[in-house]
Amino acid sequence: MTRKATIGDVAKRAKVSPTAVSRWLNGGLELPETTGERIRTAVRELDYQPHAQARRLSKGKAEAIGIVVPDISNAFFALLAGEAERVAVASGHDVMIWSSRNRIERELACFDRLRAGYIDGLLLITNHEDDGRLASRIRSMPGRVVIIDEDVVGGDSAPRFFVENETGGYEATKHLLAYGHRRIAHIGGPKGVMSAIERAQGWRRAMTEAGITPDPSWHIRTEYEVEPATRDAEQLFALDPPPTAIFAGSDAVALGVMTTARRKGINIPRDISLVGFDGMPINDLFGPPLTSIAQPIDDLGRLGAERLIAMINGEKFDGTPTRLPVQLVARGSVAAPLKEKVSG
Amino acid sequence: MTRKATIGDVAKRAKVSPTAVSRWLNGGLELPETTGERIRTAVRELDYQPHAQARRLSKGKAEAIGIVVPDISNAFFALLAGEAERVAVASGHDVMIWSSRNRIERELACFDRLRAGYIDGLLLITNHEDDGRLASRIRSMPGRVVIIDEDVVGGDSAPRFFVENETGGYEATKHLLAYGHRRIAHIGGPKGVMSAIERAQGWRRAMTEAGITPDPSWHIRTEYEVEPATRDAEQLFALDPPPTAIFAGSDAVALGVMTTARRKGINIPRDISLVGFDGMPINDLFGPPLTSIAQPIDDLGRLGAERLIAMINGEKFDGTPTRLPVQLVARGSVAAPLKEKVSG
DNA sequence: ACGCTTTACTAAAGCGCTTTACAAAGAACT
DNA sequence: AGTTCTTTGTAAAGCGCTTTAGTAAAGCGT
Repeated sequence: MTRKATIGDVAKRAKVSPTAVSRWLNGGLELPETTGERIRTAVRELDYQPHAQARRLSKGKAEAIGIVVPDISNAFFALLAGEAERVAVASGHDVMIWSSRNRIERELACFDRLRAGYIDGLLLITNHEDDGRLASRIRSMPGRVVIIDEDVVGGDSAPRFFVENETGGYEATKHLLAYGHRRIAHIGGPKGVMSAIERAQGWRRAMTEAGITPDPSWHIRTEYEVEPATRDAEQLFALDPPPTAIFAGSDAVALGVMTTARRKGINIPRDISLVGFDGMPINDLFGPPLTSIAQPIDDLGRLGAERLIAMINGEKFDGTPTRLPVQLVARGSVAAPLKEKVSG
Repeated sequence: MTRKATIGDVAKRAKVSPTAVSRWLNGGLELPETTGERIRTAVRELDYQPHAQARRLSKGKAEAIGIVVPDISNAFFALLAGEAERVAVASGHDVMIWSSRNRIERELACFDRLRAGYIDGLLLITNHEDDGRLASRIRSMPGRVVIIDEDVVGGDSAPRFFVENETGGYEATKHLLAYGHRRIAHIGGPKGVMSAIERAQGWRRAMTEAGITPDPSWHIRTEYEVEPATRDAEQLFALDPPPTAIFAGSDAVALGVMTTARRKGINIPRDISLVGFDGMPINDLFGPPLTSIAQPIDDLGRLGAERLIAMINGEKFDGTPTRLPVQLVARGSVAAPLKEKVSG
């Protein structure tokens, strides 16, 4: 196994000093064409590639950022991370994507990597309740963290980008009310998670305005994931009387509802109407296509990454959160409720 | 901005040498409890975290691997990468995930990072035709690259894990034939891509065995993506007579077909039957649920990552490819063809 | 012929860690 | 009492690069 060529090897071959090679390669030194050509040839012949760790150690910069998502195999996060990655790569940064699987230890490990200089900045997407450790890490790394899609209590030293969750919940519920639904349940995100709280508030406000007091059993808090939502849907279907419509706190939750409905032979939207939240492009292909509150996913990813990189480059920002608008995308999962059998 | 604590600061505070700190932290030195306690305290008080680049430079190892996928926002690759990541993280490696967007330059850039020592190994997923550059890089980095889900011509110095593509294509087509279809089209992957070639061979073999000579217009080569497939489906629907069934080379392609069908009011499976390839869990939720050839996605990701890490740790392997079995998962997108109107 | 500027570089330090080689002090053995 | 072994460390080199400070030589004006 031949040793990899170092800058010294190149220098020797080009008959100059390593300094010259380094400075010339990095554009900090003008050299006459003959010398430049010698270096160029040496680099090519030795197939020289600067050693990444050495370069980064020396420069004191990692030229990389990290993106933490709850689960990269969730399409929503994959889309978000994909857009952020595109922006970061375009500005010359390497990107590490980590799945936290909602374990706070895994998230904290990413902060360790930030402190270790392994990355210059962190784009954080988290959707579980923080016990305070996350907030404290965020405060301890000013100018290095951007939070997107969610808020973290006490994380207000970092820029945050998220959407009009309350409005989204309100619009989703209004949409269902407009079709004549009254018993509208909500399967939302976990306790202590800002987006979940706000979306539920929107739902509650729309219900109240319509003169309906939601039964406590109509509000279920769950993970924003498919699997747990299938069980929550079962629980709702078992109610007597069951709800005629469900506002799901995420498209993944809506998928869980659809799975259970299909399994039980419950037809959407004939037997029950469904509205999701996220607005994934793929919603169009489900049976039926899923009506949903669309988040500007690309904008979230792009703005977050841009802000992070600007901060890494020394720009200062305060922690004012940016709220992006949401939009109802009506597809095929909502219909008028079945006429109730008039009892007795 | 206070400077970050270095190993020297810890050493000073604990009244020992940096050597002692380093060796004690890394388990290479037994120390009496009193000294150990002093170091432990110093580390805690200074919130010390070893500098990643320095450590890696010094050790000559990156303790990280890279995963290259065509597009991380494609659910199939996200699943594959997610599983591989899980394995790599469990063995103490950092993971970088890159989207190549099928640009060979982006893939080559990942090889540069490998040569630069930024990562110790590369898990490569590529699904476009190689012009030879990929194969040459693979050869130049023996024991550092594992290829999964696909084959690369000339990449036979690296371990490869992929599936029984020919059998998959054959089974998919047999399934459609069994329902009585005769005009079965195939929208497959791009020219020069091994999996596409093999899946098409399976399709052709099943057709031939059934005594059918596929019309050239029934075979379309495309990207394994949704968007281009929508146009290919249009092309097939415009044929006279149109095919009564389509074998799609990937689930993404099948999604493209479904999109176009929905747009044109063509009902699946009544008007046309459809079989995909990949077996994504989400297929169950489409309208109709998509029949597909399931790949063992988790196994591909896991085996690939395990093999790569074993090689990084010095184990030797030859380039014998490993073929994993596929399985037809029948859902709801296949039915018997409509009775043909008898002309005249 | 002398100083001054420009060109074309180089020497050496330093980034923060690990590792190899070695040493002082005390314990145990002869 | 002298020797050896064990314990408890340390000094210094080195990983491969960048950067700061500086210099030798050539060109130029007078």
